[in-house]
Amino acid sequence: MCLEVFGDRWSLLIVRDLMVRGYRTFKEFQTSGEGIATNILADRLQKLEAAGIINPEPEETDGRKINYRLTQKGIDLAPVLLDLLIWGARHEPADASCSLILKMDKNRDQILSEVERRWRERDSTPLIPSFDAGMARQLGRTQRHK
Amino acid sequence: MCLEVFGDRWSLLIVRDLMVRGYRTFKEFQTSGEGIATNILADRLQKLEAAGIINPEPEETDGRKINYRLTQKGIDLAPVLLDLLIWGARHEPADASCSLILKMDKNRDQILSEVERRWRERDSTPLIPSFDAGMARQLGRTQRHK
DNA sequence: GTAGATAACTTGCAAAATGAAAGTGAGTTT
DNA sequence: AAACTCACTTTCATTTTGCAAGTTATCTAC
Repeated sequence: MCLEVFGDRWSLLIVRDLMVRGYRTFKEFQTSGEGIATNILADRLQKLEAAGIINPEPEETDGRKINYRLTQKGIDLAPVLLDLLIWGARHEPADASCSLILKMDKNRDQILSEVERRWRERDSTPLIPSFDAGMARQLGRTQRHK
Repeated sequence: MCLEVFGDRWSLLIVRDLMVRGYRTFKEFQTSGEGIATNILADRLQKLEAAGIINPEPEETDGRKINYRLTQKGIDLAPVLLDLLIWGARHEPADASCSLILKMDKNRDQILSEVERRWRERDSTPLIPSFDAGMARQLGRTQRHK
C-alpha cells in the first residue's frame, strides 16, 4: 500500500531535504554529503514524480536548472517526517539538534503549519536554523510566559 | 540518521504488522501474503532487534515458537505509522478502509493511546477490525453527540 | 518411542538493484 | 568560440534480493 514509494534508502531523504532544508536542484542533492549516486538520484526523482510527490519546474532565469518542488501530496508527508524526526531524536542519542527537535514535539501543529506556509510561499531557507535562531525564544515564551 | 533502519522495503511493514495486526511469530509474517522471503525476514528481524525496536521472547507453552514483540522504542513509532496510514488513505485511492482511516485523523491521540494500551496489555487482536466494529459508533457519538 | 508435522531459520544460486566513475548534450558565462 | 555548469546516461563491478531447497530443534499422534 502506501509504504511502496518509500521502500528504499533515498526517497524519504530527498523529500526531507526538499521540505526542511531548502534543496531544489539535482546538484544540491548530489552534493548534499549523503553520497547518493547520480544515476540513483535521477531514478528516484523520476519515481517520486511518477508518484505525484514532486514536480519538476524549469527555472526561467537559467535554462539548465530544474527546480524540484513538493506537490500537495508531497507536503502532506510533513507529519510523517516530523514524527520520524522526533522519534529519532528521542531514541538515537547521536544528533546535536536533539533537544531542539524534542521541543518540537510540544509544538507539532505550529511547526506543521510553518512548514506548509514555507511551502506555499516558496520560502527556501532551511527550516532548522530558522528555528534554532528564533524558535527557542518563542518556544520559551509560549511555554512559561514569564 | 534515523531513516537508516527503514531504508528498505520490509522493516516498516514488519513493525506495522506487529503493531496493528496481531502478528507475533516468524510463520505469521512469512504467510502474511506480502510475500517476504524467509532469508530476508530472518535478516530484518535480526536487524530490528539490533536496532532495539523488537525483542524476541520464546514462548513457554511451545519451545519452537518465538514471539517477537515491539520494545518501547518500537511502539513509539506508532505516530509515524499512523500518519503514514492517514497520508496513504488520503492520497492513494486504492484501499477499502480508506474512509475509516481518514476518520482516525480526528482521533489521533485517542488511537495512539489505544495502540499503546494494547501493547502494554499484550492484546494481540488486530486493531483495524476492532475499530471497524466499535469505533464507527464511537466516532459518531463523540463528533456530533446527538 | 518413533514417524511425521511444524517452527525458525540457513544455504545456494540466479536476478535485480546499487554505487562509482566516466561520458553526453543542452544551456551559460567569459 | 572555449570553457564551464547542470542534469542526466552509460558502463560495469559489487551488493542485495528473491526463490527453492535444505537443516535443526521441538512438538504431536499413534
